[in-house]
Amino acid sequence: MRMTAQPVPEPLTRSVEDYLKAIYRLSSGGHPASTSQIAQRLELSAPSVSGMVRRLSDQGLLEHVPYKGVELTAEGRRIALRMLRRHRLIEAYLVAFLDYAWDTVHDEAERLEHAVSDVLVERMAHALGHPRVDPHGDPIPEADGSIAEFIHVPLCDVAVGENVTICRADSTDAGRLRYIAEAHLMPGTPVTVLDRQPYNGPITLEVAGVERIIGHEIAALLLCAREDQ
Amino acid sequence: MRMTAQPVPEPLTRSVEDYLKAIYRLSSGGHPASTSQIAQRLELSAPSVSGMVRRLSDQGLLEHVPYKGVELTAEGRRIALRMLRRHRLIEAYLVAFLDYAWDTVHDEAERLEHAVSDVLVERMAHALGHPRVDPHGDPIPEADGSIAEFIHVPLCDVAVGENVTICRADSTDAGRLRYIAEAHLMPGTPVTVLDRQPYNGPITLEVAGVERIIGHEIAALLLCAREDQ
DNA sequence: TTGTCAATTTAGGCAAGACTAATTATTGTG
DNA sequence: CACAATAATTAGTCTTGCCTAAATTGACAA
Repeated sequence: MRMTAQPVPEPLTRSVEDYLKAIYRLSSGGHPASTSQIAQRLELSAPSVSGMVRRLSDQGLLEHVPYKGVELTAEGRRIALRMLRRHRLIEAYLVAFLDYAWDTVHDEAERLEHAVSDVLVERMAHALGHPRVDPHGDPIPEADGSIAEFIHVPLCDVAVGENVTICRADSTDAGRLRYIAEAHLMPGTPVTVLDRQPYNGPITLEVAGVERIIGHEIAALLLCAREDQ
Repeated sequence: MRMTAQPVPEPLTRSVEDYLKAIYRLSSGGHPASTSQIAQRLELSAPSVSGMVRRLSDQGLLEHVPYKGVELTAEGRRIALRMLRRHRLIEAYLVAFLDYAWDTVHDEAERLEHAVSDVLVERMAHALGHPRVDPHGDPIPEADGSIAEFIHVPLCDVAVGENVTICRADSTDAGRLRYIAEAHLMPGTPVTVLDRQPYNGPITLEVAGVERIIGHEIAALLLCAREDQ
């Protein structure tokens, strides 16, 4: 007389964890994740994704509407958030204690997140003083599965004249992150938008009293909070 | 016009790393490792080991004489020592910085050793001040592949009346390690053998002024150095 | 020398997870 | 409405790494 999903805490493979994480991120915008989106993000072929989606669906970790897309079940989301917590805490730990730079932690965390135990993750969280965000400003899910939803505006959408604080750099690309750091645009930095050119044109900022011009692509990665809350 | 082994630094799987590590430890006593020994240590069936041995032999990581045993090649040994270095440094790091007890680090290290990068390992080594031994007293191979060979005597072989210092606890079993810790017989402890019963009988020690009796099995795990060098 | 037993290897299979090629749905457009 | 383009799925294969069952080898004792 079981209900829907069987409570089988089978050992998850690295692949399964990666799929769930990718689907969580892709479907966090409300829309279900498509096969090709998942394939692109994980750098796999579409048929590989189709196959895995069936297996995960059979295990009750996601719901699949053929030709439409996939969404995580509660159990799938729980696992995805656990991986996200691990990933972000590992990044924070490596930066804080092992001298990693914010543009190099991603790859290391990507491998470690599959290998650490819950005990180790919580020890790292404790050593860090239970931070709420990682070095890129991404919120760290709590151990209970809740996650803070900050309301941020991409810097490319901030009106001319507004004062905002950069809170988050939404990229895992080392080159872009290094560029952002060198431009002194890391999370925590207050900036004023002085000018915005149309058609995805450059944006002129005042950062720490200095004028600086950046492109639309980078500005879209910098998520900001308005000064006046 | 290549010589013997092709220099293929293919990505090693977790399994391969585990096999090489197991074979290194089994054959470190001079004798080649047998199929059944490897199978027992890795908790696999003998045919599985036969199959993997052939694959590793094809890759030039070990030499196999059918029905006789296996020995690592220079390349296989290099990889095994790299894994051993990782494992022992991770153990040392977890104990020193993340509040792990010496009886619980093994399993965590067993997973992490396959996931850490060389950079991370060296950062941990640096944070630890480049220790020569791990929390169990096992020597940590250097990054160049050399490993210290300490001359130790099992406590069960120490003559009555001798003063020795316990240097190493040769077990990965949490229960035994906890017992050893509770008996105050951790590495670094000086002890005097007061009595030895024959036929693998109990051994009476003086530890920090207190008399203590332990069994032969535990005494065999405690590797000691003689006081007089 | 031969028989027996244990250790080992071979034979044959299975599951996960990837791929390419071929097929089927969906969707947007004329 | 029909048709082409695109997206997704099915079909079939491959590799890794494990398994059990069956054959083989080696070693030791009678």
